[in-house]
Amino acid sequence: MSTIIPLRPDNQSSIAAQIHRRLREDIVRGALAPGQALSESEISTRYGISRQPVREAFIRLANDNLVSIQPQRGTFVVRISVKDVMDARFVREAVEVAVVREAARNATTAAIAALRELVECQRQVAAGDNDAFLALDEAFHQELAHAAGRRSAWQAVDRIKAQMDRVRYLSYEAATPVDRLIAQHERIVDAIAARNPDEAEAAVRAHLEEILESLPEIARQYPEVFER
Amino acid sequence: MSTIIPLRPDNQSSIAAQIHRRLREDIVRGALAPGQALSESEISTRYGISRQPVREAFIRLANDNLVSIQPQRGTFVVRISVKDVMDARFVREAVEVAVVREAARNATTAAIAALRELVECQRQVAAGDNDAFLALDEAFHQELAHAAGRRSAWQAVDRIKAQMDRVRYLSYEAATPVDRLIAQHERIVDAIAARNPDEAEAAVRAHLEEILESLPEIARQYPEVFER
DNA sequence: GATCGATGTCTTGTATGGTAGTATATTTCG
DNA sequence: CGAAATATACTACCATACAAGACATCGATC
Repeated sequence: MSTIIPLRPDNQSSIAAQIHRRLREDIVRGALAPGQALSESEISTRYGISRQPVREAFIRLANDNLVSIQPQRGTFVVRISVKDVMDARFVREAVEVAVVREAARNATTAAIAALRELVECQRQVAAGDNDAFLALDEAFHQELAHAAGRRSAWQAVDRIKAQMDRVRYLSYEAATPVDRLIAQHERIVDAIAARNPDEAEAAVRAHLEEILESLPEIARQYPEVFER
Repeated sequence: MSTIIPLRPDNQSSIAAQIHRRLREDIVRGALAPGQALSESEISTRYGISRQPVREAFIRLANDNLVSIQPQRGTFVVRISVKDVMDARFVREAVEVAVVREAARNATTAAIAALRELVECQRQVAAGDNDAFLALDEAFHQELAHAAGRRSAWQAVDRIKAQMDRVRYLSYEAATPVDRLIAQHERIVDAIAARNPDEAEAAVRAHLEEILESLPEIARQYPEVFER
């Protein structure tokens, strides 16, 4: 019934890395449902590769708390934990507040221009392409860390951010409207450009607060996707 | 010349998990020197196991940025990057400040008692056993997160904390004296017990600031251990 | 009919062989 | 003698085979 799905020929990165990226995307976007069992052998045959790279991809996914490997039993897409999402937001807020405060002090005019450019791009794709917007959103927050001279600090946030992204992908409707998010991004940039750390902090807190305002509603709407 | 070093019989966790823990410890403590090449086959023969579990351990170590896997070339213990350590401290400070502020508001009396107990233990081992103290230090900071109801938030910090710990293990002499650290711990607990978030924040910032005060000195002292 | 047990079939964990790529030492040629 | 070509000894990567635990199904026994 199912045919072999080929991986794009990519001699640059290993098969394990490619399958890892692929699975991670599928989990975050919800194509692989929480609670679903993943099988090394099933996925390996589906992509026409051996079990080994799949196994290595599982290990990395387990490190990011996206799957749970249960020895001799199976590997499962972890259900979303409301508490974990809120904790992820807590960590992200703490780090990102510190980041924008530094950015407000240290950001170069070039970095600020880059941020404005990203916001402008977000406006142009705002229409319907949610995937493109989320990619730009990711780029925006990464650029914030770059502007603060804390590029590597973003890596720590990026890991836990996946848990928040999963919620976002669950429901476009319940999420904050895109134009509203863009306005919040602009407020952050304005505060940085004005060299006002307090205002930048307030803007970030407001931004991150709103992102998860809809969490309880979504959790009620999709009970089988969440823990317990 | 070298004999086989057996792993402790531990049927609970897999060989891969055991060898991962072991190697991680050895790297953080400096038993495996930065820049040193690690070989799947060499380690596997040394511990009397196959290459497979070693390989999986390498993958997990690479995720924590403790080793660098270079395809078809080798796997190397990454040299310490001053910038990375400072960024790790930056992230840790941001998160831990947020944690103790919440702890000052929410911590139960039981949690506060547990914190005091840990500080007391630290006093008793303070004499000479540095390993024991560092374990208690780890437990203390973890308990802080627990007291704030953000246990899972500590995981994000724990990863990057390894980079800071490597520096600590480099030089006991250059590091802040243990009794001084204990006093700082006590100040944090006191602030939480007094339900004073601002004081708790100040105490944490002072604590983390001092930990890396000696970083430039150590970097000059051990140039081959650091990047570039 | 209920309960206990053997067994078949899943799963992940481990071992091992082969391959391709890289770095280095060696040889060969200009 | 110097430099390019080649042999060699590594490496990580992937595929494959086997082992061992977990679980469901079925059957025998009480």
